Amino acid sequence: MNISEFAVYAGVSKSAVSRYFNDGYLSDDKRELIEKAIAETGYSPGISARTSKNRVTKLVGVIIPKLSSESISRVVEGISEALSAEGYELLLVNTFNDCRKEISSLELFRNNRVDGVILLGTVFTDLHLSVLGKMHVPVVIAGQNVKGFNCVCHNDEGAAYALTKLMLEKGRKKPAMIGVTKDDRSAGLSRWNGFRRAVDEAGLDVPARFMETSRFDMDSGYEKAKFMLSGGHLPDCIFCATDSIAMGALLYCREAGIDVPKDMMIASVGDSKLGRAAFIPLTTAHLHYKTEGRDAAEMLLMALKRSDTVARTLELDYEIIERLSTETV
Amino acid sequence: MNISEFAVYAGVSKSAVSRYFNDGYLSDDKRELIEKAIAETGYSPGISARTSKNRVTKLVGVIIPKLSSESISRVVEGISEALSAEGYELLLVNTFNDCRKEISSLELFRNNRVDGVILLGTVFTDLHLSVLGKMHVPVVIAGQNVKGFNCVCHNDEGAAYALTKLMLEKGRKKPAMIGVTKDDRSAGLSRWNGFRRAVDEAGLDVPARFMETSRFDMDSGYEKAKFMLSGGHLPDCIFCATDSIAMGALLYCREAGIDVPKDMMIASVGDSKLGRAAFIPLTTAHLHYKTEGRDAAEMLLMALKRSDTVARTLELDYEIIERLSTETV
DNA sequence: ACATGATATGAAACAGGTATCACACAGATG
DNA sequence: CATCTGTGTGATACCTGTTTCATATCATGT
Repeated sequence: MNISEFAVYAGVSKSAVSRYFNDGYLSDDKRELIEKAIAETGYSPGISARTSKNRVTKLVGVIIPKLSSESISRVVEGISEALSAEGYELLLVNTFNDCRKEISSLELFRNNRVDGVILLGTVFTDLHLSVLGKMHVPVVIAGQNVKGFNCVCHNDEGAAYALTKLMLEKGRKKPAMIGVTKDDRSAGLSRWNGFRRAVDEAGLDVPARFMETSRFDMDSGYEKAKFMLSGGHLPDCIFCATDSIAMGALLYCREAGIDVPKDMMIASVGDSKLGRAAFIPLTTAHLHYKTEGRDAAEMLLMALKRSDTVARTLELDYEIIERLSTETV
Repeated sequence: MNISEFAVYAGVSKSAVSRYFNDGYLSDDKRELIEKAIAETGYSPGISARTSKNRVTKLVGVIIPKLSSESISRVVEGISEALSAEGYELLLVNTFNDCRKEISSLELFRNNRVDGVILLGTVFTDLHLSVLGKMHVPVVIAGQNVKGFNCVCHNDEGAAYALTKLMLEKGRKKPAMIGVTKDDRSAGLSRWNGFRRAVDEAGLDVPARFMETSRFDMDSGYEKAKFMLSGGHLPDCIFCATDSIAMGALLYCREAGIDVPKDMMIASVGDSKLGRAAFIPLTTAHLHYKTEGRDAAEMLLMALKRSDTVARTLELDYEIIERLSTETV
């Protein structure tokens, strides 16, 4: 049933029906007629046609690298919360860590389809920046700090610094790190930098074999730890870029009979359920993922309301949570 | 830039441009002209206008109770995979466990906006059934078996039965269960039934205080375990409806100095990362969540292609994974 | 009584696409 | 040669709402 048929059914004009749904001048008797007809037929206007005229979809595109990640789920949960409060829905695109899909989704969103985009990116190439620059709808980047664009990000460098320093202040002298690719500016580069700063300030030296680059999963963390810890000369503490990696390292230590925290302290960023429930609970930096999502959504909604196009960067602070994995025994 | 402006720019007719994007007859030189113009301008047709004529949105509405759940993430991951292979996008609605939002989302989807709906429901009231019956687009229910509708679900009863039986066959005589509300037919009712069947077959009796109803989170599982295990008379094994609940129970046992598995076996459904990496790895039933999502999406896509409206039910089998938490020492 | 402004109304234009239509033109067929 | 068939083409109608426009009504202030 379309608006014309419905208007005939209700005994009013097309215009009156449209005004009913769009808050125009409308007399009470017409309003009643329409309400009665809606109750009987269940009519509601199709969104697609409405959009073609007024260009508002009430849809926000959200691009994520994967869904099966605790941190990403929490970010999306936050986004969802803030958006639904304003009557927006969420068009989710999962790129499965495929950069090309990221680009093609942005291009899909560039024209119509959504009112705005939130991008949970990991790697930012020149192609990304070029496509982002050509967007016709507002974009907010979550989890990464990319100059010139709206961003909501964490103090990754600070968190890594604080965790490393925490272990060094407990007397550890041989720090190691298992990080992720530096192409990821936040989880990769920034956390390396934080680790490096703490180590440098303490005047310590880190041999190359005490710095491994892992993937994001637990299994990869396990492998890298195994590689690092199977030589003769061992570190006495490891900073891991993510909780999953730390869990892998922890599992290897259990297998290899290395006592955590006595012989090997472990700390990592993320505060996942996993790290909390582990057999040796992990010291971690809690990043406010849900808040990140909520703030990113709010920043986007503001950008939709405002007319200025000033790029804003919002940095969220972390919280250090000390647990058994760095306790002095 | 709209299709008319673009057509002028490219030096072809509006019709030619439309045909280019919709596989109509088109000569190679016109095709070239259009491709050249696209490369220069980045034009792509707006979806909203297209939709108003041919009523295809290439969008599937996905309604979920929450996002911060490993199992749900995996289901959505599967949905996302299958849909994107067919060029569909995913419109995600998070209901935050609010039934009314579930209903209102269904109503939102009833008319236009999406081509089909996948509902990850928990509780099904009469109102649900009534609204579902009035949908004008195909619907698939994932994770629950609701008669008369397309469903993809698990053998919850069987999984619960198998896990309970496994513990009883190892000589346990005092089984307990921490379940969830029976309003949830799958995770609730069916798993209670499976537990009950195994217990009945073994000719055992379960006192009322050995049956607790928990929420879905770890903290609630912890509380219920504490309540159940703080009396004098203890069970010797607990079947938990979900891994999170089991983790809570496990954490309480550690605190209370109860030896798992020697004095207390624990088993649960879900096969989460948490249960795998726990200090006492959990025996669990692996449910194929990702497959569930993929199959639900495929069932929906079939329903979109087919013209029949026969309701189909697809049940996925489980796999028992034995770990330390039920080992005989 | 009359200008004023807020409220109310249906016809028609508009949005940005797609589908239909009438027609042109080539090569194949009888 | 006439006819058919597949291909290619632009004009135009159409889809389903929203918005504008011209106009009507009514209570107020002066």
